[in-house]
Amino acid sequence: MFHSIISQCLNSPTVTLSQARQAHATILKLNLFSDTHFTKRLLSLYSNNLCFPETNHILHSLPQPTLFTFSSVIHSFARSNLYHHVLQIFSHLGSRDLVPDGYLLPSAIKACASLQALKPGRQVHGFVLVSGYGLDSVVMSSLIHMYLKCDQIGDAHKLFDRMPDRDVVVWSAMIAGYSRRGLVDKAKELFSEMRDEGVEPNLVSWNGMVAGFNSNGSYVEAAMLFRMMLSEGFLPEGVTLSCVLPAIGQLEDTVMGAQVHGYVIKQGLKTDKFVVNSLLDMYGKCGCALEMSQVFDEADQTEVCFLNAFLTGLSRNGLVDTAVQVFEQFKDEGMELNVVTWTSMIASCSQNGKDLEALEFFREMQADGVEPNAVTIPSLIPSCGNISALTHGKEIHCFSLRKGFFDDVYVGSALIDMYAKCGRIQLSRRCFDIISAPNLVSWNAIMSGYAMHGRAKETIELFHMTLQSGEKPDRITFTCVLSACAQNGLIEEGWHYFNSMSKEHGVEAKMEHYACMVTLLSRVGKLEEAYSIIKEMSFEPDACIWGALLSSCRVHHNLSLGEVAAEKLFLLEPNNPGNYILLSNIYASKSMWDDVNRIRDVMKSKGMRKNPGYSWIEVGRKVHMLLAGDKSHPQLKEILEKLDELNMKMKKSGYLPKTSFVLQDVEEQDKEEILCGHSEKLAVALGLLNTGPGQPIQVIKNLRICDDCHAAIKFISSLEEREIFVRDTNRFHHFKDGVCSCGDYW
DNA sequence: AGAAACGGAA
Repeated sequence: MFHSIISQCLNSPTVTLSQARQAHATILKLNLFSDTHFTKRLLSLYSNNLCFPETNHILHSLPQPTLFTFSSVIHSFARSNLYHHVLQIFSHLGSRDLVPDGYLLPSAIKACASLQALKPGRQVHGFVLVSGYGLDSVVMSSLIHMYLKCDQIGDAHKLFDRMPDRDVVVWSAMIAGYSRRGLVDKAKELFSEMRDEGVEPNLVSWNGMVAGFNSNGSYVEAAMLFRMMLSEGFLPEGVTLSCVLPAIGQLEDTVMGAQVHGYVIKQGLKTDKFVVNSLLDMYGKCGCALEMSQVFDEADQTEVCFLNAFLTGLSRNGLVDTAVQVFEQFKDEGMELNVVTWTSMIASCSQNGKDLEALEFFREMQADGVEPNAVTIPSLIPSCGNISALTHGKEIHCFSLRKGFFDDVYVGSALIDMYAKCGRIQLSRRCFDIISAPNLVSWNAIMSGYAMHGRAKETIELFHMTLQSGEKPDRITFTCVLSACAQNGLIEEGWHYFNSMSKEHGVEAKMEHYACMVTLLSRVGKLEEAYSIIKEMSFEPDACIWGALLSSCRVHHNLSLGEVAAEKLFLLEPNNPGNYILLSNIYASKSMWDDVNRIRDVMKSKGMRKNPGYSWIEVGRKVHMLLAGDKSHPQLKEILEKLDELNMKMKKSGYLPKTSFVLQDVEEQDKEEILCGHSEKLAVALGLLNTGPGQPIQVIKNLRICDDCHAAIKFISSLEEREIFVRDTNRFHHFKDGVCSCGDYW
């Protein structure tokens, strides 16, 4: 009686899972399990409902399961992408003395591919060979896909070579496999081989090629291939466009960009999310802010990824303020902003001198409940370095450790730079040492750190370690090495590395390298040699080059070359008062007062004032900006009193204020500044007032530190027994016990 | 079989 009830229940087309479970329990209770009709029916009910434990249990308890039973169960789970279960069931075949067939093998292989499970994949491959399906084309192409998914292109290719008839699908897969790994030459080879064998490439084959060139950085080739496929009559799909648009953006090919945009409209691809995003990105990179805004305005305004691309594009085009406005507007309208949106804003700020704003965005995003990720951190850290906000920098370092970003090379490299810019070169070095796989950026960061601290020996040592590590040095590497040489007057080494750049390392000398050499030679007084390098350059020297020559001419009182350099600078930077002041300093040193007055008159007629000097100092968690002559600081009275007191003490110890007649005369308007002192002195005084005895003081300045402040701070460091770090535009000055780490050579 | 938006160094 029970038998027929159970039978009725299980065979009903409307049987539910819970009914099946009840029937199962009854079968077990009545010991009816040997009835294969019931068990098979249960098995199919469980596997169709994807109940893995029950399915597995029944499979195990079947006395003599057939391959068909296994196949149907495996296909049920495979249909629902439950690949772990597929593999688990598949692995029991052997113990039941069953050999998989040409239908079951591809399912198992596909499961391995989807899970990127190489070990089981190889085991299944073994099964294939044993069971005699080694030349089955379906099985072979599944294996090829599996090896490609598992990043074993060599194994894939071995199979591919042995395949008897290869269809366009397997060709395309191999092409994409090579091109995704950047092996575009191999991809190209296969592409033409395929045609030779009479297999015509389809859209997918072309897409793979274009994508490969794009991700490989071969942008010209990517664009060329795109044109070729058009000329062969292919109608690119959205995917193709999102491969070629980034390349067009990199090439800043406005014309081609507009053509593709036209094609997008014609083909009705304006609803494709990827295409629209790539268009925004492309216009942003091409400097077409207007076109980009048009695309954005016409796009779905509720899509946050469009907003993200738009914001990045705006700030890339120097429109950071607009980006902030747009951001605020969408935020107020209740748009759901994600971590990309916030990170993008933080990066825009830190890359555009809005460092305090970057810190504020970081705080705000967390208050808004958006968790910073491993991309957010390295976008923010440069801001701490830029303003020497060591306390903030350390806090963010701790934050990133709490988040578990221990060995992220991006975070690590950003920290190296940040600590170096905050004057803590030892901490910087420690961050470098714990990176398990430093890349060129990490090496460059630590070299630049040592270079800005004037430590040429370590910089050069690290340069050789970079070479040993197998990284190929780039132009930044050489800028670090050469600037270290320049700061230390290492003529011989400087020439050596400069000459080796293109000869041994294939790095062409650019403006910044010539600038280092001009600085190096002219600082030590080899002004003519510096000038002849400038004349030998194959491109027009820029203001940095002439500026380096001019300031050395001032140091070495060389009037004739100084005038040459100044003439060039007046054309290149007509509104930079610094150049006029330097030239007038040279005239003054030669007592040529008529010329001094002439320069002053030119400056007056142009309405030029000296660039405002300002300095930053972090006191506790607050970053103060001090402007020369600015009376707004709440502690100004105390600061001036402190400076007065220091002045008295310093004079007793032998300090002579280095006032220059010229500067005072030129800047009659800036009496206040002279009264209040330079911003770096104000900042040092503020630091002394607000920190405990013996605490180090850290200041940064937007201009080069002046002779007088340099001399004064040396005295202050010994009188007050403080370590004082001053970072100017050029390098670090580490004052301790009355001496500076630069050895007065800067 | 194929795709993209945010990131680090001078």
